[in-house]
Amino acid sequence: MPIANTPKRTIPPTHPGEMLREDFLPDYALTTTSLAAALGVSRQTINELLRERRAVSPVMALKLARLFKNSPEFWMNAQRTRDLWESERQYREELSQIEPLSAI
Amino acid sequence: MPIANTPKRTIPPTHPGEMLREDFLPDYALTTTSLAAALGVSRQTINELLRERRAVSPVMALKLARLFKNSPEFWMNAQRTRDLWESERQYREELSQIEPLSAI
DNA sequence: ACAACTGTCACGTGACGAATTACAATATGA
DNA sequence: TCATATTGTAATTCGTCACGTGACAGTTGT
Repeated sequence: MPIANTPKRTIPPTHPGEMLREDFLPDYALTTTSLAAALGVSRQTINELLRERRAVSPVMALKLARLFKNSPEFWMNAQRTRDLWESERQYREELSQIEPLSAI
Repeated sequence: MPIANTPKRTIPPTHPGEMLREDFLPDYALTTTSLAAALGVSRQTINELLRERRAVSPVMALKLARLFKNSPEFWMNAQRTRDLWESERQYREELSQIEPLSAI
C-alpha cells in the first residue's frame, strides 16, 4: 500500500511512557524515584511520563538515550509517531480542507 | 563510525523554514501570504517559520505534508534533528553527568 | 509503631505556537 | 502622480505544556 494512503490505526501508537514502564524499568530494575535520580529530574516528571500525561521533550530524549545507551531518535520517533497520530485525528476536518499543490 | 559517537557538527542542521524559503516557495511560486492562505493559518505564523523563529509543530507538519504531497515525517525529522542539535549543545554539561546503565 | 519510601495532587514558572492588530515600506494601477 | 493594495514584521494576548517544589496519604520494612 502506498505511503500516501496508510490505513488509519484505531489504537494509539505506543507512548514512550509505556515503553519505560513495561520494558525499561523492569529490565534495569528501576523505580520512579531511582530513574528520576539517575536522570537528574524530579520524581514528578517521571511519574507523569510513566502515566503518559506528558510527552518526551528533546532534552528528555537525550537524557534517556544516554542513560539506556540507545539513540535520542528512538525516543523522539516514538513520541513523534504518537503526536502525529493524535494531531491527525484531532484536526482531521481542518486538514482535509487543504488542497494538495502541484509544482509549476 | 558507531552511532554512539557521531561527530558533533558545528553548523546547525537545516531548519524547516530554510527548506520552505529556499526550495518550496520558489518551486511552487508561493509567497508568505499565499502559503498562509493555502494552509489556513495566519501570515504571522508563516513569516516566523520562514525566519526560523518558530518550530514546525505536529499540526503544521501535517498541513505542509498535505499541501506539498510529502510526508509529515519529512518535516518532523528536519525539526527533530534541529531540536536535538540545539538541546545537546545547550544541555551538554547536564547530559554529561548522566551515567550510562547496564541491564541486569 | 515509626521512619522511610512511593504515588499523586496542587500550585507556580517559563517557554512557545498561534491569532489579532497595527504600522511602515514597497508595489501596483488608474 | 496619487491612491489603493500588498508585504514584512513588531507588539500583545491567549492557551498549552514541561518542569520543579511542597504536601499528603498509603505502604513497607525494621
